[in-house]
Amino acid sequence: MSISTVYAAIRGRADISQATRKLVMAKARELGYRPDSIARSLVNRQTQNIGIVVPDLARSFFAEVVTGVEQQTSDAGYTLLLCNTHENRELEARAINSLLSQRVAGLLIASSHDRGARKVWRDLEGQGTPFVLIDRRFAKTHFVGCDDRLVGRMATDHLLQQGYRRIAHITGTPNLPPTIGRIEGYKMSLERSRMKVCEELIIEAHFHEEASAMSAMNKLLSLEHKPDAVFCASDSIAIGALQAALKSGCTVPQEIGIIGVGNHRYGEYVRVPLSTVDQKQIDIGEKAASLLLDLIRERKDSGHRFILIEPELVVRESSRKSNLANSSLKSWKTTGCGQRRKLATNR
Amino acid sequence: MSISTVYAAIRGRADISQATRKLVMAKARELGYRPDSIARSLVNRQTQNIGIVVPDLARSFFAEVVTGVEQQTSDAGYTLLLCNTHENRELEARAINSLLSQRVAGLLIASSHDRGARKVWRDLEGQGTPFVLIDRRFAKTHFVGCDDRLVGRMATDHLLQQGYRRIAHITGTPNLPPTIGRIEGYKMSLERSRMKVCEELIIEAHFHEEASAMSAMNKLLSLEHKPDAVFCASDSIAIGALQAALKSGCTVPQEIGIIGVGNHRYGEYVRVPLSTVDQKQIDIGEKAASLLLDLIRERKDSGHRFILIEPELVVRESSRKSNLANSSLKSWKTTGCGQRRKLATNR
DNA sequence: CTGTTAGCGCATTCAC
DNA sequence: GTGAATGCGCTAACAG
Repeated sequence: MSISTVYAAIRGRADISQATRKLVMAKARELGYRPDSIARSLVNRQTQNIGIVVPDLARSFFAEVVTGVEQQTSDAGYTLLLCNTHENRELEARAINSLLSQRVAGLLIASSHDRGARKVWRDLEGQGTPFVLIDRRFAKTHFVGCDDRLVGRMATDHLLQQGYRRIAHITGTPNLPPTIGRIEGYKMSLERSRMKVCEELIIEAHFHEEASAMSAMNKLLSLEHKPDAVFCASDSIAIGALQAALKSGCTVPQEIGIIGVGNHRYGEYVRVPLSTVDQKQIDIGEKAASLLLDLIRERKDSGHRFILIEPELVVRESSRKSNLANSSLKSWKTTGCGQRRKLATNR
Repeated sequence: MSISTVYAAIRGRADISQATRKLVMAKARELGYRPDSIARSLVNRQTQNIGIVVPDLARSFFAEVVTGVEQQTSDAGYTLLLCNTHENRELEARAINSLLSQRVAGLLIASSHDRGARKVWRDLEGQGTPFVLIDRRFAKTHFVGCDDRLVGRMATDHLLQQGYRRIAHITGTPNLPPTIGRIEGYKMSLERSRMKVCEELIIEAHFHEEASAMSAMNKLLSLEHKPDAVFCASDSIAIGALQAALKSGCTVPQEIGIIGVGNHRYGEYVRVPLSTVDQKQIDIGEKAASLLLDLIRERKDSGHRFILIEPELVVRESSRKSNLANSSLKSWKTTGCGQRRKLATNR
């Protein structure tokens, strides 16, 4: 029997007789044969791998995004090649390069570049490997992520509706698109309510550093004219801020209202159950993966697709100043965390 | 100029003149040439990829292990191929198979098999690809993980030293090695103190399901002879137990002491700051990765290596019954969480 | 130092 | 239905 007959049988091609196929399969099993996907990829000029590049897998946000991605891609027969960039642009570039030279079928990237970056994505597009940016939005690329301006507006609107009147903002890591978007949303919300934006109430911190949030909060509390609420750009920041507020003797939510972003799994268990805006990270992962799979299959260039996931307000203790909370909330959907439940039951 | 000269220049072989090399490099850059690692792998019969198989990346424990692994492997020029098994043995087997047929240089596996499993690992060994099991320990394999019996002993000893006298245990997911090890440690500790082990005080839950822990705790609280402390097999479980205890009106740590395992990043921020046993997940990842890299390089078969990471007791409010806490703790090291700091400063 | 040759395991094409 | 031939991009071994 010739070599090509064997391969044909194994790949299940139609023009092979049942008899030969059975024979081949039996022999293959007996010999412990395993098709070599490397060799196959060399011929096909493409692997069944998808590269995913994130700043820090230890952050639950990205861990959950990756979980969502993995679910979709593994169902479609792809495996994930994972790179951690530690929020470092140079490592990011190296990772992308390495993934390209491994001939991944596509790329998912949560980039650490400043919002302005353009050339990187233009160049990458020239490489011909489809890619989708996630979480951190840039112009003229495929993108899946949360609508950060909306996040900022929802959080700030909520605090206003609760009756807070001097609302501060502790931002995320400077210059990142989500940070900028949330600041914009925060300002928009205030302006719509005809409140003035006060720059001294906007303080920088880092997304995943509770300590940075604590010192930001301490600065706010030492202000002559203290805020009565704080919109924090992440749950980590909110937890840091909460900690600092309590330590300095403030009551939450009475003297200071706090709301975060990300709906961290343990947000409801912290000292004061944390209000938050859920970004639906699992959804982000799933949608990003299926968009990428479409791009891989269809190779259509029908313009850049921008998929914005609707965030969802989750109100708990930390921002519940008024008891009117429930009635005044109708403008935003406020349900549980359906995404996690979905993930759990999916398998 | 011949093809092989070009390759030699690009790979930086010594026997190429500077002139040619420069020429080649210039041309390569101009043409946007990128070496094809697929083709290289086909010749070398091995990729620069390492497969990592985990039950659930959304659990911070595994996310942190993977982070530790990634750090080591990417420094050594390897990329991670990540598979999520959802604690499902069949998916695990498929993942391992797929990784082998991709010719990974090595495998890191946190297996969902019951403790008894043997054949799987014998068979895998026959494949010739080096692999290291992580977190979940099995006989006759390379292994890196926490010493779970020690974890159980440390937690239980600590509760005893605090003066708790009727100590319950909410276990992890049944039949998994860490679950079994921690139960054993718990029993050992009680026996050494000449307390009797009471089976009605041992209740099953799942590592990552707060809800399962809540109902376990409720069962314990409805016992005629209630426990005065609970050793929980994970921080998620501890948080669920804590929640249930508080809801039923118990005070923690006065009426019920609680300790978990895993030193979750937010454990210190929950309603009652959570005592825990740190498993050093980042260390586990790093050590496992470097052991695997050794195996890949040396291919020595000098017996199975068993690396047990020393857990570390972290005492916070939830188990601090006596004020003698600090003095009576000398038997176990109790410091901060150095591993996370290390990770942060590594880059 | 540089060029030639053979072959890694598979898929495709075209004979038979 | 089946078999033989060719090449994917690279490396290794050797010849010049």
